[in-house]
Amino acid sequence: MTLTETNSWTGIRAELLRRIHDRVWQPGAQIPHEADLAEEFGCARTTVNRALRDLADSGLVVRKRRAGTRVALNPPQRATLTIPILREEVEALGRSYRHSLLERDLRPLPPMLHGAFQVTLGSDVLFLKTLHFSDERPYAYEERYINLEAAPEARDRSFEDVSANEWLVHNAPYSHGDISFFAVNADKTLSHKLDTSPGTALFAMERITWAGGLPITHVRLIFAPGYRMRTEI
Amino acid sequence: MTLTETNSWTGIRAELLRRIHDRVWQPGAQIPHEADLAEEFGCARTTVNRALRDLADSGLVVRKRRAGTRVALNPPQRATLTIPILREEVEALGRSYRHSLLERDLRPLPPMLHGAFQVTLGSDVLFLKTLHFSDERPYAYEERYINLEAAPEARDRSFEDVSANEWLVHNAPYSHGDISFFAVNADKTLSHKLDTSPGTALFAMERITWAGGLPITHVRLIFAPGYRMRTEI
DNA sequence: TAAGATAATATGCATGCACATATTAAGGTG
DNA sequence: CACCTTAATATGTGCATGCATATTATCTTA
Repeated sequence: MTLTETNSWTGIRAELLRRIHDRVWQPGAQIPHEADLAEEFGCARTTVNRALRDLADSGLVVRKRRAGTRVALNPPQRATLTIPILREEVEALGRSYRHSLLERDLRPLPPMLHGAFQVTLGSDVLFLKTLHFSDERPYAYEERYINLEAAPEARDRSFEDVSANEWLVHNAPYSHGDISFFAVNADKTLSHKLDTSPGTALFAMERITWAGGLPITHVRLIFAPGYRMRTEI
Repeated sequence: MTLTETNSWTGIRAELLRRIHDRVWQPGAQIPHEADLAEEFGCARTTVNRALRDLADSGLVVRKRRAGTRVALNPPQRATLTIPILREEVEALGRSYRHSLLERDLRPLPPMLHGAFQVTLGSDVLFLKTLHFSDERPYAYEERYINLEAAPEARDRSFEDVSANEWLVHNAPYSHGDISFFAVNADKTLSHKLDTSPGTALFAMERITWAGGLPITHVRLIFAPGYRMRTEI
């Protein structure tokens, strides 16, 4: 019956996937127990478990301890997107990368960030404006706040040679973060920086990262016109 | 030394994570072999393997067979984003959902999609325009092409009661797809549909899904102003 | 010395077993 | 009948072991 004779967990996963796609097991329906599947495929329960765990990770089945495994009713469309360092993103396209530091100073955290990005009251944060280039054409504009309590060495860095983007990835690893994506209209200064006309719709990303409970950095990236963030599912 | 005495794989993962974050193991450095770690933690190699595999999945370490495991040099910022059915996204916000089918007809595939979305030459595809509402305010505008060879039952569906979005998720499961996100300026008709002014920057998403080699649907979603797509890392 | 065969090694995976844990079903009691 | 206790059960996890596989190091050999 089964053509994929492989007893590997990937082979079993493939067969389970096929049954889900071909509606052998309807959405919402319960599928056989690990033990039964193990017997059917002639393998150990561990191996079936691995396959089912993987399907559960990707959201295709839902597992509950005593209740068993069932095909997900609304397979959530889950996409993993990789957000590389800008330099690598540009160079991966075969273009040359360069960045230019437009501004760098210490200042109090702006009130609009007080909620999401809580630093010690009264302490200054490092503020940076950077323009990233791809083949000498503007690629993205960045505004960043760095919490000096989380990354004190940043105070002595100029960020002219290595971008803050890259330096932080290597020197202030984060434990978790929030990212959001949205669209903005270019205002006059922004359109000038990104070499476009005012009003142009631009793709933007905002990100806050923490190390434990300590906020590290808040960054807003606005990409030049035509930018697309892609991924596969 | 170690405070997390747990021998669970998650406990071990936590300790490994701590060592990476605290720079006990520098980026690029090789970390001890599974066998050594197993001995140190007093557990089976399988358990260490599980922890390391998980770290490798999230991109924090790089593993190669004979070469060993090393801390990733450029921990790629990987984010998993969940793209729910629009109705569920709206209802999760405590709002009421409604959609309105603006247009529905059979037509040849437009030339600009011939490359990415290859259907049998000369055959028609189902084209739909839908407006999605949240609490009676426009939420997103959708343009969709459905390949009737992949989902023949779609020909007989009106998509007035259940949106194509939802119907396809339940009736034409896909195996893989491409997604991209970008920003567009509202034109006159779009701004009218989304109750905004022309030129407004809008967040947009384009998605193609396949079942095996057969394309199922191509959809372009344009969200009302202010939309943010969020995720955590 | 350079190229190719061979051995060594770290991770990858499968197995059989045991026990933990969450959840549901069944049973008992007032 | 409602409520609580207890048992049953499917998944979750850990362990010891063995073999598979990719990759690197080493040893031949021309």
